[in-house]
Amino acid sequence: MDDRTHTADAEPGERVTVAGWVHEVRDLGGIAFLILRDRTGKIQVKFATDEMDDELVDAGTNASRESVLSVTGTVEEEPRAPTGVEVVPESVELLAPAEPELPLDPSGKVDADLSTRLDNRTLDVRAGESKAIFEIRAEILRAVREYFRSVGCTEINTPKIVATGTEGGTELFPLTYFGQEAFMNQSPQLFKQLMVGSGLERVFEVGPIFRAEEHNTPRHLNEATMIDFESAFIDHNEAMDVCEGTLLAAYEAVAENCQEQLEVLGYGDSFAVPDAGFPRLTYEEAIERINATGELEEQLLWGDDLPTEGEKALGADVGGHYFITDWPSEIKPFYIQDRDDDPQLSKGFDLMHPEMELVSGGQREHRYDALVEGFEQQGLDPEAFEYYTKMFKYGMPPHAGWAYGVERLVMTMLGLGNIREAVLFPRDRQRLSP
RNA sequence: GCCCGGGUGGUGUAGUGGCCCAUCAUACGACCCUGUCACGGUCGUGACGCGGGUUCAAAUCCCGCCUCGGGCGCCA
Repeated sequence: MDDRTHTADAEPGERVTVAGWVHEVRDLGGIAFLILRDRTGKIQVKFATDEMDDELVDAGTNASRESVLSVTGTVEEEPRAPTGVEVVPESVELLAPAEPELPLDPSGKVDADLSTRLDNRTLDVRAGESKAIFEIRAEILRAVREYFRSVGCTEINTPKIVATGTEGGTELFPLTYFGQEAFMNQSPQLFKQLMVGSGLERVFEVGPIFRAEEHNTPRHLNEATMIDFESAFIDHNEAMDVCEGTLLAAYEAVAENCQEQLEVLGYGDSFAVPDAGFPRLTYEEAIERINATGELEEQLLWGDDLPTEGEKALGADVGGHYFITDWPSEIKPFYIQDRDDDPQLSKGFDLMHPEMELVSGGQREHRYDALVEGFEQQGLDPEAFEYYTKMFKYGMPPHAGWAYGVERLVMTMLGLGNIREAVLFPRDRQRLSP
């Protein structure tokens, strides 16, 4: 396989070896076509069945769909071939046969249910929409990393096994760590903050988080991927600028570099990069606008968290990405700083897509006394977080940050109906394997 | 966790008490076909989630369980 050529690279006149999966065999009698597929595309292999060696013809035309073949031959220009070229084979080697009955059809002629696809993810990602989704997901992460580097961030990795219980909110997965109680981490939050106090100042992380909530919706996972950002010497408004920049960078990169994949997903030229300058609504304005839509049976009151229905009503009203700022302090975690002019309000924000929340962030409390007080107010024991709080005694700069759910970003960007489409091997309430 | 709707050949489906030893597409097998590109044609193969019940008769109705999807809750 040393001299393997990718199908997209095959030039007329060359002698090549292409290797890939049997996408389809079309046997017309005296002539037969084998469509071979690799990660770069498809190429046609022609068998003149009466003229070629029987063994060669059999090797090509009797291969079952999705078998792995290596074909050596000459590339010829052929206007009648799908890609304008075809391979006239000299030899065909069966590298790995596929059983004739497949658990799903990778060519996409017959749909398969999501659960069938997830049970057979390898086959599902062989071709078509799923492959396009994960290629785009990779491009998003590439563009996001590049954007972070361009604004001076250092990529970090924080522990996923942690000792302290919840920092608030969610249920955690417990585990035993050499006889000690431990948990799968719900978020890099506290660790990334500790690193803005280091000489790194500006950090980001792309990594998994684990939440043990028994939710059962098309937009929640128990293992998700977060893009976390945290920076010293910025406030929540600047954090929102970076947040918007990251999102735009991701959309632009996909628009520019993933035309083929967008085509497969049915976008063609209709893929739109959002306009810069996302509206920034205060929580109070958000509530008023939701109430004004009349979509909710009961009016929201100040202090309520936004119900799913309210988020959707507001999303439809705004019609694009937007921020919600100035959340009530009491529904934001302890590490979010309160507004100086009104301690009832926090410097926390959310970035919303019309369908759902994408990002949560804010300016952090960097003052030791206020931080410890915040723990107590939320009923948490500051002692348990001493590894965190004590570093606020040694020069913790003002800082702000946020975190994206990667799967939600992919899902909303591509209009996917279920978040599981955006993860290779989703972990949800029911699914632990594969 | 609550509510609603599903589970029928390998895959996706039709079928709401007898007309069903179950429809269609695709797949698979055999044969025919020299330019297909979702190739075409002929013939064939293959299924009612599990357990219990009602009935002369159950894919269809009832109960329990398992399982999938949607809405909500929980969740940032």
